[in-house]
Amino acid sequence: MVDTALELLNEVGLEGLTLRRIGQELDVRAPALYWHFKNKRDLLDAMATEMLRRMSRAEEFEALLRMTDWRDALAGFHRALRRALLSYRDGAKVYSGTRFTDNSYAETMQVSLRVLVEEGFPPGAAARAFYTVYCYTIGYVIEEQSTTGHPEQGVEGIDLAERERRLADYPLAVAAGPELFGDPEAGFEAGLRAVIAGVEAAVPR
Amino acid sequence: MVDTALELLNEVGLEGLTLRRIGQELDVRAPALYWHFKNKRDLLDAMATEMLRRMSRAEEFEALLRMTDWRDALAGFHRALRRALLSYRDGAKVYSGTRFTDNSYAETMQVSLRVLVEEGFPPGAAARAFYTVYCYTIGYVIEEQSTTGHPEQGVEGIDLAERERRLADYPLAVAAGPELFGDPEAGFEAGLRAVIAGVEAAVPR
DNA sequence: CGGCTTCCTTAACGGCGTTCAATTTAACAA
DNA sequence: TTGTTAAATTGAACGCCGTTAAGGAAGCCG
Repeated sequence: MVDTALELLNEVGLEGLTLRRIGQELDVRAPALYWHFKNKRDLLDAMATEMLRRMSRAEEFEALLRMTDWRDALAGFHRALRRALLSYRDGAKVYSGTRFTDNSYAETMQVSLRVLVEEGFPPGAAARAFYTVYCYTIGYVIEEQSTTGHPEQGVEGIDLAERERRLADYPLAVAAGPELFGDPEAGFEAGLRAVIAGVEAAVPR
Repeated sequence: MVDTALELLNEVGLEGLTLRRIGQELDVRAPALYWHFKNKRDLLDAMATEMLRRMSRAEEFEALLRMTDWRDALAGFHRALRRALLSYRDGAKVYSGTRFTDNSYAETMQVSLRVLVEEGFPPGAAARAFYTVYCYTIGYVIEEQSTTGHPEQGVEGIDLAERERRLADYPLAVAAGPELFGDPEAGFEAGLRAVIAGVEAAVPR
């Protein structure tokens, strides 16, 4: 049922994800869903939890556990997180700011922090470093998904040429356009490298 | 009217911010709002635009313009952004992923990027550096606001002691608790320092 | 068989964003 | 003062939303 909801999310987006529509997909009336979930908030939380669970089951993620360099592991984790969020329409919006419905996230957190601690981070510093990259990733993907339009639903992407005309008085803002809206993958990587370099400099010795 | 909506946001939160409720505050029926806004999405976009506009009018922000060190200016900008978002209930959720309704944001962007460029950043690198810190800040405040409960509306904050009991099998996750949920201000500052140090290391020479 | 649990149904409630035609209000010209 | 016009608002309605309540069907246990 969470699976169905996640599948449906990709078709209709967060706005279109109603209990009646989910029920329809399951050949069931909307109130039946209340047997399984306290309310819609609960279902969304379960969806977020499942997103992370799936990410941590992917081979892409398993490979991280065998990495010995904490920088690679940290970068790999957040690449995987971004991929996971991007794989659902409005994925970052659904994921961010929800509360996990069980403790499965703690296992993921534990193995991610372990690499840092094994490489000399004090536990608190490891948590801080991890969380800093985590926030960057969440913020990045939220913005990324909100600038990529969904034309079939009337949401346009960003037109760089039109933007340039409109912001002609602000040349630096214009120059930022291609950098920010050009190649999202490259942009994420550039920021990710910087943030990880930053948390390295901040680790207490 | 945007002012009223922003004020109301603090009373009732994003969930409670309905057109009928806004109309009530303005002594007007809900459909009247459609004379001024195409739809609710439009109003929310205008609210986000206004949040940024207010931030860039504050003296706190004016002071940034006279800073000569780009690190101070960048840090100051994002401290101001966080303060601005925190000053509204669900501020980060309302702000993030919306599209500005006019070009007033470009002025703010322009002056923020100028400091970087004057200190030797190529325009593209300046944009990247700025955006990286920006994403961190957005992500941080979204998480911050979603973990601080609103008890009068039935949303509990995080109980660290209960969390510790629940996650007893994951000691590193437990150890992360106080670091992540303890002092949000200090946590933001620590991450901010790290991210800015990181973008400094990434600037092409 | 009868009772218990599990899962689902139908019906309904109040509230939501939005539309539309009709109407009031305000401003200005003759 | 009146008539004209544009700006702003209204009431009524529509379809859809999340959610509640009461009850029914299917399977299992004594």
